Amino acid sequence: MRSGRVTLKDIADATGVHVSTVSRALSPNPSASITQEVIDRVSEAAQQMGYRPNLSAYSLRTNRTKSIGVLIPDITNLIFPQILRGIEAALEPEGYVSLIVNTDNQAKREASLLDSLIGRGVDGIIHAGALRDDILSGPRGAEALRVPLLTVNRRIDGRSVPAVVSDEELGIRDALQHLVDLGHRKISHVAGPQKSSTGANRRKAFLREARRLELDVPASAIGEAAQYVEAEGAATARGILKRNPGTTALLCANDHLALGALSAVHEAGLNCPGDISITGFNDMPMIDLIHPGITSVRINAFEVGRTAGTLMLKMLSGGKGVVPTQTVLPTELIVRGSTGPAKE
Amino acid sequence: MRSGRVTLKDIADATGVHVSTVSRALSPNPSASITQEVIDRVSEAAQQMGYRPNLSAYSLRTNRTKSIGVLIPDITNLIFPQILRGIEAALEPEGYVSLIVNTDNQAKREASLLDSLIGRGVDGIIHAGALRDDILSGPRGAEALRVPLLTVNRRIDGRSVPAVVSDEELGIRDALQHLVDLGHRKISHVAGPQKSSTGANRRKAFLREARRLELDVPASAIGEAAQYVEAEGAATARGILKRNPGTTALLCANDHLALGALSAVHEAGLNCPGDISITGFNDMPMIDLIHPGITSVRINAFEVGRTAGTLMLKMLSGGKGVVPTQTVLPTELIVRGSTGPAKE
DNA sequence: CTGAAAGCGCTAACAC
DNA sequence: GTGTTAGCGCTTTCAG
Repeated sequence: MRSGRVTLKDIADATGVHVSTVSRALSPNPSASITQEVIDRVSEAAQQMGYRPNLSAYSLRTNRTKSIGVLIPDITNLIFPQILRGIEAALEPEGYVSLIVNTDNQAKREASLLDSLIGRGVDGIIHAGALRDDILSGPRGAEALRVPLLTVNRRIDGRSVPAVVSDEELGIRDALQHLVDLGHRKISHVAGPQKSSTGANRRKAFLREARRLELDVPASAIGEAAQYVEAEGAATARGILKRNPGTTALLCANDHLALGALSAVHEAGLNCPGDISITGFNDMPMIDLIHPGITSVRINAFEVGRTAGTLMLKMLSGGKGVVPTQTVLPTELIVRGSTGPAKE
Repeated sequence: MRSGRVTLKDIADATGVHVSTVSRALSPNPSASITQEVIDRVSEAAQQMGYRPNLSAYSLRTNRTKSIGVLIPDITNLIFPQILRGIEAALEPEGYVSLIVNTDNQAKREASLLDSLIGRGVDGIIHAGALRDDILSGPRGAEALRVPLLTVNRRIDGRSVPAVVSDEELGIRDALQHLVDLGHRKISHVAGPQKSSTGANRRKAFLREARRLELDVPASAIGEAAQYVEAEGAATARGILKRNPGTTALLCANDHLALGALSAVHEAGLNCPGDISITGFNDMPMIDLIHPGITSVRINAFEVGRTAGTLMLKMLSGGKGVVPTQTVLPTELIVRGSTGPAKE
């Protein structure tokens, strides 16, 4: 009764059986042979006395903490809270909690946070802020972690780390096709940071689809934003428009970049969608409210997160069943006011 | 070397001293008398061997987990991620992590989450989703928790639980004064849920200031939204406008409600700010991008969070220094396009 | 100033 | 089927 907390011993005393018997009776897995009568009696006593297992003791003994480390770039980025809710939805019912940390996209910070998560004994790591050449990509990376690792939303180059992502090829194809259907031919791409798989894949998909559609895409029509932030989107779009006066559409690698592109368009005295059409990616919250409504590729962030959580649980449960290296969820084009017929 | 992890025993073996000596040497508090020479030797060995304390063992022994439970209504609400970053900024340097859970504003869920956090042995609770009559308000509430508790952003009625909040009176006063300065006299209030202190306080502040400014505020000019969501804001504003045709301004209890009010205004065929001026509260991310730009009361969410984190640390460190019951941070009115001169 | 020993609460062989 | 026992890694008396 030291701290008012009920322990197995208290229950043992109350029910007249041994501590280990109580432990077995309360174990979720009744594999150990034990009388149903004892199970019932012990469970009821535990219930009545308000027993709550001491997780520290459990962890010390089993080396499992029932916690998962979750790395994200920055929780104030609108897309991540949704992913987190998805992860939580999968983890919570199984009694797991997530330890969420923000890397701010800095490899150094990532390393130290990873260290501290491991120090806390997390059972697995879900990485939502991975870089293509992540510190975890090397040989002394994932294996050295000693715990299951998977990436979500982004992937690490090399395919050895399981990833749950959205179908970026599909999304870009839909967006580009939509623009072409509207009569656009001079389409430029505001690409995202190439050190992230999302930036690289969307760029690659854009080029591939453009070729398929026989569009003329000079090198000058591709601009690369260093970060997924509005200011970078604006600067990149500005450069593209200056170099390619005939441009009628800007396909942007994400919504933040699209917002930047929009202001660059306005800045140039142009009109969206009258002069220039713009598309984004992610369909993040509130993006629909911004005038004229940004056409965007919707990803199902919640579902991506939940899938990742479920997969992590599977990896944790060991053996049974193969873990897919890549899990790709569908995307959907949401058409809004920022895209319109190409100006003659 | 069971799991490849270095323990105190390993260091003891390597340095030729006893485990307990190693423990003392590595203790952050060198109160226990110990030779500097030993401290240095042990520390260096620990460093070289890559020692990481086993937190479970530490917790089992000390009953402290170096983790803080953080309750928020819903992490996808734009304002909370910022508060969380603030909390993290205070906690991380001290080696604490936060366990973040979403209550979805459901008392039942809150109770069960609280239970599970306590079960995990968190050292304290920061409550960002408190209700005025929170389950923690009763006598078997805060005390029964057995750990320090404080609320952030909202408060629990009764003043017994320390709270870190923004100066809502100041914010509402500034917003109302701003509208009056623009010539408005028929000003209505789209109030927030009254079961939250933010909803109640802002409403009270509105009424008080309106009286001070000698505005005529009939009961019909106050509408109450059941939740801080756009749809509720729209419905409430719609009702107000119908009941009070002469209204020229809507002071809303938060930005989500203001967005709803804006669409209600448009729906009614009116113009903002031409016919109706609108103000929000919180100045949440992206609110500046929505046409015509929402005038809003900015709260410093990050700083509110950081203050709460710092205060929690103080409560944890025990004794020294008094814990303020209320810590109130300033707000600032940000004027944008949604407010303009009153229509004659 | 440092070593010895106990014990936090739990699980998992191993006996019986 | 249940009791006995040992021990996870750490801190903290208590001796010396």
